[in-house]
Amino acid sequence: MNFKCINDLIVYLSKETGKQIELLPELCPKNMDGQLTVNCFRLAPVFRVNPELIAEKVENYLSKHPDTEKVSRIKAFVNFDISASALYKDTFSDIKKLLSDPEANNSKKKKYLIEYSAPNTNKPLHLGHLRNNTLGMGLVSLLRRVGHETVAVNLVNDRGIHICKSMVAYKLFGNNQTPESTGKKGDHFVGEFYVLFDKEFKKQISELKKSNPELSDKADEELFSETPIGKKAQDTLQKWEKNDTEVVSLWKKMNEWVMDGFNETYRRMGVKFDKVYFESDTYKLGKDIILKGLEKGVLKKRDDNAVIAPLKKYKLNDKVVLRADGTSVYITQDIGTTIKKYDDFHPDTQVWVVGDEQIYHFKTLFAILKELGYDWGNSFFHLAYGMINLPEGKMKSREGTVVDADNLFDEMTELAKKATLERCGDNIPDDIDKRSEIIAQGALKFMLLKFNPKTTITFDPQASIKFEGDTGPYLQYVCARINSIIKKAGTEGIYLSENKSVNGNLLSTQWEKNIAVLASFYPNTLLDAAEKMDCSGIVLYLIKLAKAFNSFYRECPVLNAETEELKTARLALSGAVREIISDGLRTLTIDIPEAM
RNA sequence: GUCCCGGUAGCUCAGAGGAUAGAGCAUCUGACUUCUAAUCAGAGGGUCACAGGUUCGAAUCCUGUCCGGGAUACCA
Repeated sequence: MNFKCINDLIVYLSKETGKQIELLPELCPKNMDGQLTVNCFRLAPVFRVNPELIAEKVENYLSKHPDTEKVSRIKAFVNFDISASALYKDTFSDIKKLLSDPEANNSKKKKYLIEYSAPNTNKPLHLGHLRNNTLGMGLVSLLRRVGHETVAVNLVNDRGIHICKSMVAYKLFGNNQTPESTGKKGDHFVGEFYVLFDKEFKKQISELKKSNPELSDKADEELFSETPIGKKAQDTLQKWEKNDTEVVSLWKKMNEWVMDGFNETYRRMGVKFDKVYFESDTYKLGKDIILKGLEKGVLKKRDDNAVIAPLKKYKLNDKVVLRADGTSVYITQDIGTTIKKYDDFHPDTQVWVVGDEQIYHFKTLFAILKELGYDWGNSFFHLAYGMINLPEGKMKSREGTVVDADNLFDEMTELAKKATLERCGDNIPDDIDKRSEIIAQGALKFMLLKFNPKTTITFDPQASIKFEGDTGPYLQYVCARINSIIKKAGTEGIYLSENKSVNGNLLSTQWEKNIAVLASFYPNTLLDAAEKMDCSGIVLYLIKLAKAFNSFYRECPVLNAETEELKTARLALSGAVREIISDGLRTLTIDIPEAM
C-alpha cells in the first residue's frame, strides 16, 4: 500500500513519538462507514498510551489531510475514505509501479531450494500428488515473484521394493507388452502391474494361511517373504542392489515408462524442475556423514553395533541411522541428500513440500543435521500439507477410491468444454480444446490453493468440479470480460496506453473506489504470502478483487459511459484490474484464456 | 500412554487479541433488448465442541474435558 496520506500519517506519528511506526490500514468492515480503518489498538503497545488518545491524533491528522474524506472515529478505530483523485494517483496511475512494489520492497531476498512432488515410480499420480505439485510450483513461483532466487528440485523414488513388485508382476503377466503396444500411458501401464502383484500376493497369502492355520493371526506384511511372489520381489531387490544386468535393464525400462507418463502429467500442469534427483543415485549417500558423526561423538553405537542419534534434548525419540549390519535406513539418505543439495546449490533455505504425516520425520531429520554441526540447519522448512479426503472418508487404493490425476484432468477438461459449448452457440472457437484445458487446470489448481496448506481438505467431486462461485474460472472470466471490453474499445478508437492522462477524479462511485482500495493491498498480499509460504491469501485476495470488479461491471458502464473522458478512465481501471488478476494468477501458476 | 493437527452456518472453508463472526456451495427472491448471466442484487441460516481462567476486550491466549485425524519403525 502506498497512499500518500498514510505515508504522511506515519511520518507525523513517528515524529510525535520518536519511534518507528509500522502501520497498515485495514479494510473497513462492510457495515461501517468508510473504506479504510486505522486500528489504533494495534498502535497502543508502541505508544504506551490509551489507544483512544492515539485515535484522536490520527483522526485529527487525517481529517486535515487533503487526500482524505469522511474521517470518523469509533473508540480506537479511525475510519476514512480517500478521495477519488488520490486513490487513482496512488494506485492505478502507475500500475507498473504497483506491480513491482512487492519485489522492490522485499528486503530479505534469499535463495530457496524447494523440493516437491517426489513421486514413487510404481503407480500413476493421484489427487494427493496434485496438491503437492500445485503447492510446490505455487511456492516456487511466489518466492520468485517477490524477488527471491529459487531452485525447484524433484527427488524421484525410483528404487525399492515397490518398483520390484511391479517388475515381478510384469515378468509373470506382462507377455512383453509395452505402453506403445497397448496404447497406455507409461505410468498407468506400470501401475497395473503393481495392482496385479498385490492381487496375486493376496491370493497367495490366503492360500498360505489356509494351509498353515497357525499363521492366521499374522499380518500380511509379516508373511511377505513367505509367499512365492513376495520372495521373488525380495530377490529382485537384492539382485538390483548387486547390479544384476537383467534386473537392472528391466528396472530401467519400466522406470522410463513411468517417467514418460509423469512428465506428461507434469507438462499438463506446468510443473518444471531445475534439477531432478533419483534415489537410485542418492540412496547410498549419508553413510560417510554418519561415520564422521560417530567419530565426533555426536552419534552413538548401540550394543548391537547399530548407530543411533540421541535426540532426548529435542524431546524426540532416539533414531537409528545405521542398522546393526551397517546398512542405511531412510533417514540416512535424507541426511545425505540434504547435504548434497546444499553442496550443489548453496541455498539459504531448503524447503520440503511433503505431507503432514511426516512432520515427526522432518523434526528428527532437522535435529540430526543440527547435531551433526550443519549450522545452516536452522534454515530448513517442512511445508507440511494436509491430506485430501473424500466425502466418504480416506482415499483407498484397495477400494479403488483413489482419484487419479490424469482422469481428473480429462473429466474436468471435458466439463469445461461442455460449459464453453453451451455458451458459445454456433461460434465454436478454434481453440476450444486449449481453452478447456486452461479452464480445467485453473479450476483444479485454484481449488487446491485456496485452502491453507495445513488443512486436511475434503474433496467432493460433485462440488469441486464446478466453475461457479469462488473458483479459478470466476477469475479467468473477469479477465475474459475485460479483454472483451478492451477489444471492443479498440474498434471504437479508444485505446489503453501507457501515459494517457486519465482523470482519476471521475472514478468516484463506491464501486470504482472500492476497486482502487483493494488494489492498494496487492503488494502486501504477495509479500505476506511469501513470508508465510502460503498462497491461500493471494487466492482469497484475488476473489475479493474480482468480486469488486464484477459489481462495478454491472453498475458502471465502461463503453456506454456518459463522456469520452469517463470511458477512458473506466477503461484504464478495467485494464489495471486485469493486470493485477493476471499477475496474481500467473503467480499461482494459473493460465488465463483469451476469451471464455 | 506421549506428542502434533483440527472441531466456526445444512456442506466446504476464511478469520488467530479488537467493532454487530465472514465467503462460496446448497435453499429462497429478484435481474439478461445492455461492455460475455461461468455474472449481479437480496433473504434466511451461528451456544465459534464443552467448562473454567487471563484481559478494558477472547472464535483467537492459558488450563482441563469430549470428539475426529495423524505421528510415535532398523517402512518409504
